[in-house]
Amino acid sequence: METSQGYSLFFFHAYEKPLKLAEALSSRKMILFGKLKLHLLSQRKHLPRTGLQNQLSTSEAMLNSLQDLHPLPKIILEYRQVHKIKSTFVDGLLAYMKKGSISSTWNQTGTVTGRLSAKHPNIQGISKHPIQISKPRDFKGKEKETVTISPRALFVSSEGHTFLAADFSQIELRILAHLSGDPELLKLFQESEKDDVFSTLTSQWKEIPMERVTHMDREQTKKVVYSVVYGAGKERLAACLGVTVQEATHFLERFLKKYKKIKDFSQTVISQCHHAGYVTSILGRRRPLPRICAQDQKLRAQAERQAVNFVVQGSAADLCKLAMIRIFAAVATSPTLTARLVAQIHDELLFEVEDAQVPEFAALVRRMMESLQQVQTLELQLKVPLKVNLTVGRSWGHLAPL
DNA sequence: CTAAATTCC
DNA sequence: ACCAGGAATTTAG
Repeated sequence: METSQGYSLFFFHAYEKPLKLAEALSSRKMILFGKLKLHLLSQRKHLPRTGLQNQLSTSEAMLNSLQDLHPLPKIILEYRQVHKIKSTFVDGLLAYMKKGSISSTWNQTGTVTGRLSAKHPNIQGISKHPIQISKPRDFKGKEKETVTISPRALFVSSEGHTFLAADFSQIELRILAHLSGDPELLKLFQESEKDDVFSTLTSQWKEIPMERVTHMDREQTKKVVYSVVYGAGKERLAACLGVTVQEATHFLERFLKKYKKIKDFSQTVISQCHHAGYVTSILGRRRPLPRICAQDQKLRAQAERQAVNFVVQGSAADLCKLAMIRIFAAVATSPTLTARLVAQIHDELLFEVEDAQVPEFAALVRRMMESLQQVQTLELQLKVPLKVNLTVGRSWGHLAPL
């Protein structure tokens, strides 16, 4: 059939009866590559393809490259964005709602790193930032109407209660500073404890004053730092920064030169993993990585990145879980406090607490979380302080610093 | 770069 | 009508 044009026979074999042509053409690939043959019109030599079946891809990059040829690719991209948002944040949440509230299922043992995960719904994946969607412009109207959805603002505390969120700031970076002992990184946390670290880093290597650092700059820095730490290549970094591969390479060298011991730390973790076959988090949890010995270069490189990632991300997960159970214990034994944990989003704990108890509870949470810098019984003694951010509000989407 | 869940095809 | 795997979306460092 159409195999010569590069798409699979899946749609035909998946059904007992052959599909009618009209049904078959409802597939985007059928339209894009079958009917319109846009891939043949494209100037590019190597079009994006999927992994195993080597089909032509309908990825974002592909559709972008095709959008000058036909209006359809852009429409597909818009449709994807809008539909995803409606189905997960509107229809999806409504489907899980029981008596005006929803309750996720939490899996405490489901991830390789030791983080928690949630499903039905995945409350950890609910968009943080409001999403703007432009309505299809009607032919008469001149104003482009937009509707904004802020999914987290849908969650409101019950009467007489407020949400209190407590999160560790830059927990993984602090753990990395501790484990690597990198002097520059340690300095960043030990002396400038008042400032925001990612803003400081942004102003340092973009060579702009602190007050000119925008939220976008800060978010980009955050992404870049973690990418680089966990072993991103120059191509990935270039794409992330929106610069050329040369510039990205230069940036990478400069970063690893300034924070020299990060590389040493990675190498140590990798060689330990190679000898033992596993890596260990700060509280002694293990992750086996048998592929660290693989002959295949790609598989081995992946295992090496996973090893480094686990030691840091897994250690952060250890501390977050420890914070959680210690706060549980403190609340359980308190004669007065009645706060309850509503959600856990990795390094953030979200509580619901009686309005009158907010100050007392906030103090308790801060004390519990910061005290994890040293825990004698676990022989834990971090070289960096742990910083805790507290925010409060009636709506999850509009929490303000305490 | 590393972790996840969800939705659609 | 369902399954399976993949791609793309979001989240978190």
